[in-house]
Amino acid sequence: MSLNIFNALTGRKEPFEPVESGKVGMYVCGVTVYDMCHIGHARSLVVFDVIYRYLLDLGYQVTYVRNFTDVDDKIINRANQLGEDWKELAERFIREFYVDVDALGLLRPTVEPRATDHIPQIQSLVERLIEREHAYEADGDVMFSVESFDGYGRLSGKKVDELISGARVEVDQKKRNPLDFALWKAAKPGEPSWPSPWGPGRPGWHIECSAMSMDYLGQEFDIHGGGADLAFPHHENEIAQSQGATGKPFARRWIHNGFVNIRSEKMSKSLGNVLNIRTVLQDFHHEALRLFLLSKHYRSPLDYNDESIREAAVGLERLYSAMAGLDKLVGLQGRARELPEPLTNIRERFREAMDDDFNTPRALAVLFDAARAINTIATARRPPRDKAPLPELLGAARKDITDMSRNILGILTEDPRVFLDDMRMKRALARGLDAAEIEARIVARAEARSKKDFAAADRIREELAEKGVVLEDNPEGTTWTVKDLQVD
RNA sequence: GGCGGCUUAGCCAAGUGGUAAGGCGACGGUCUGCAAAACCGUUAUACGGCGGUUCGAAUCCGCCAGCCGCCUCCA
Repeated sequence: MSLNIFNALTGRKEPFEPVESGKVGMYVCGVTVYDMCHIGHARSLVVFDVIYRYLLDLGYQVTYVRNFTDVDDKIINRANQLGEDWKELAERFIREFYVDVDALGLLRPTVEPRATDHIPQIQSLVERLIEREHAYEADGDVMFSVESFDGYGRLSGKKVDELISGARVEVDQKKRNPLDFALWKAAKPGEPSWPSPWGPGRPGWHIECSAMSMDYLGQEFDIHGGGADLAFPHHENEIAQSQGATGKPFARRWIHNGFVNIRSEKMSKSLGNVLNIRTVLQDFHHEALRLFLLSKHYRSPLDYNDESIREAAVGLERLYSAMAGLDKLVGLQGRARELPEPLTNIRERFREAMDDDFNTPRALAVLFDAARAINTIATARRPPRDKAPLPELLGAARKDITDMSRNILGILTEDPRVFLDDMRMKRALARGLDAAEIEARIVARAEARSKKDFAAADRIREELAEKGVVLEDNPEGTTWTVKDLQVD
């Protein structure tokens, strides 16, 4: 099987064939830098990060472009509100963006262009559109004429006349048609501006993406992505501008990720339920967040609530703990010549899932199946020790699992032992517990147990349990874990 | 009003014609001094409802109901 991608332009899954064999050009609409990134941004960022990683895994030479919108109404308004220079504000939120993005473990795109660095490209695109009579000048603004472009509405499945009748946009006298949109906006006093043939002004929102994508990827490229809300009007307008200017098809396929809801409600400033990435990461490991975001297919809406993120955190720990178990098994020098089925063909099954429009829930199931198989061996090993598979077989399975999860999903990137220890220490710290003290109590309990004084031993265990410490007796001794405050 | 999408077990979630992945939880068992963890088993004769197509449908078609998104800035 090979990669199939759902194309919003056709509404179908289609076999993926790049414009240029072996190479992929992908443009994803980034953020407008006027505020902190929230969990909705996180979904888009992680989804396209995984798509990027998977394309790389398939061996494509990928040029991944993700822009910053660093001049726009929202930035200017926010800057005015705060009495901050708009440029400084944008720079500040770009820095904050990188804090979040790095915390999420995202790969850096090939290029991260900024709108303000592409004013000449934007202007020449606007000029071209005027020449081709797709755009007109009005009082220092330049508007795109929607009626001049035949295919308008194809991506979003809308018809121009239907849009007009249902239009809620305020009537702008400068527009010939209410659906026309600004390519270039004349500067009001005090606003950032660049000189242009139409007077000082700044780019409209949509044009920057056309200019930058074509600048780095050419007039026709493979994938254009973004959040579901961008399909209309943003992406629709991009298509109109780009095709209008070049006469070429522009992006061949469009990928839109679904929204994140918060406790079944749309996340919005007015509801006051906007959840920032760093807020979530205070309580949960970034891989737990990634796992959560990837636990549902990227096109469907995803509901964030205490239970759903908790489940992801528990699931991540299950995977890590199985991996720790696997490492122990490798050291066992087993002799069985066969692996259980879930530990075979991991790459094939994982890729088969990903090939089906990046079906990450299915890919995760491959990992969970493997985890169970590992635990089964680990549990069954005790008396018949030669039931454990040969170390080289286990080692190969280990590599398959980590290659897939680490390189493609960006989870299980840490050494399992280190991960589990860190997790335990973080939780102990959160509960104000001291490891040495706990271990002293464990020693005391061991003494009581050796004297068969189980009442005393159980008293110690209960006393620790009240503090959130869970003991596990096993043949090698007693280990302890701490219950997560979030999970508890 | 227009366009699009969704409805699978207690919960989350895969599954687009051949008889329901995976996770969380619950219950029973194994292990254990007892636990914990892990494992094993059980937990949807059934996929919103009603019809239709088909040898056969959660999967295709129609109607109905409920939910949601977009049509305005938004990931």
